[in-house]
Amino acid sequence: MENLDKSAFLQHFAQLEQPLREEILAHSTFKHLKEGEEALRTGQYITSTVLLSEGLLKVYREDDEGKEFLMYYLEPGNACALSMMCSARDTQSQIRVKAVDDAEIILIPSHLSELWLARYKSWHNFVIASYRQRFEELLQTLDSIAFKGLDERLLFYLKRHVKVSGKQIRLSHQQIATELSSSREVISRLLKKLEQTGAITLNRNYIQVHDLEKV
Amino acid sequence: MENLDKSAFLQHFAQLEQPLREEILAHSTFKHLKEGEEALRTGQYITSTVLLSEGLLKVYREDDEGKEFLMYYLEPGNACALSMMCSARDTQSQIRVKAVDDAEIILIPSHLSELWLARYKSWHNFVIASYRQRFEELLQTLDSIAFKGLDERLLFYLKRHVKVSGKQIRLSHQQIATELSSSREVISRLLKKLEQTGAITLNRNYIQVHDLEKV
DNA sequence: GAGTGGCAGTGACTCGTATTACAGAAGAAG
DNA sequence: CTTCTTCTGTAATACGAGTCACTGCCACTC
Repeated sequence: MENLDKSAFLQHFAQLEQPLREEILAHSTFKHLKEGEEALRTGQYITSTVLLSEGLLKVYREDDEGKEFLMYYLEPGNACALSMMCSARDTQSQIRVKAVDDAEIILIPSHLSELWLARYKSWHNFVIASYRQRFEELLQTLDSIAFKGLDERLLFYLKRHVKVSGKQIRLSHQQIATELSSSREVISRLLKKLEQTGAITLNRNYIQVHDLEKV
Repeated sequence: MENLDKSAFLQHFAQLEQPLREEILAHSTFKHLKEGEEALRTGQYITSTVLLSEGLLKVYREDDEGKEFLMYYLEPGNACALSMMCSARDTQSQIRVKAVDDAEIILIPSHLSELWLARYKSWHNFVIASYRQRFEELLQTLDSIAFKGLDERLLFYLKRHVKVSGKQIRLSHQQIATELSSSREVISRLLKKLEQTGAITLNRNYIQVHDLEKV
């Protein structure tokens, strides 16, 4: 483990007790993920709790026919709540976690994270807080799918993207369509409309966001 | 508190440690909900953790225009995961919990349930398990909304209903439509189709389910 | 500079679902 | 029995979004 990783970890998980952080450093595996690499996939057994210390992960759902949709992003300091649900998941559909940018993750063996729940109050709080946060985000996603038209969902998607990685959105229309489980043509049309309002500017392979709030 | 309530509680929460159950009995409020009554509503502060010892609750989402959709049901022995997320929720849209049948709920003051997390391992496990379970169910709901057509969602809905309250579904088409955030006419048509396959029989104000699996 | 492949724009068409409008049927109330 | 209300069935229509077909555009390679 390099010192760089260590300091990123310490910085983003400052709320954890000192002895706990030492335990984590001592017993976990640090792993580097390249952009596009997969962190974990359900269906396979999950044997570790995953913490994110650097980079950006996206958590998304995929059905049997390969259609997918974005659940939420994980930023440094977050944990993958799913990896804490170590109960063997036997559902048909899949959750995937993929690195959007290069990322640095920390793998904690499940039996330890289980043990720490009782031993370290800050760990316990962290886990509970993670659940809550993810639950909330999932609900928001659910809302937007259930109640909103595609135009609003796109807006929601763009906003979220701006929040985690800035106003230059380096994605093709096709990629956006996939994450919203829609189709390129439709997204193109909606983006065009947004451009006409002046909220964004379209370019090949990236979108320049100006102001999404006023729309 | 009547003895009847007490014994229902003990029966459905047998996995909790004895001393914990005594604390619960000593410090909580038991409350009876009539069919249709509301257990809690977000937006208002949540000051208690809610356990269900008798009856059936439905947890659903409602947007600003009054459209709603069902998230999941809670059965005796379950807890309302949301009521454990005591962090003041400031989101715009609402979650509601309503009694489908007459129900018996137990209100535990938040500060106690917080305290018990550290003190009673069985409580801690219970809380974590609740989160997991609700998360899973929410994901299933999400899946069905995102990937499935209304026909499959209806099927999913009926199956879930059968599981929690038997093969006599005492609901009008309108009620079903609302919970799926669709419209009555559409549901009527789809139900008619199902009847033609022999899976169900339609009656005024209730549906007799025969076999939903073979469809 | 010609060829090639991925990306973006656009129109026509289809499909599922929502909406509107109405009519008949079953109960409830009088 | 009559009236009223609530529930259910059905047909016509409207609309959003997905699909198909095709065109033009940019960037990269040879």
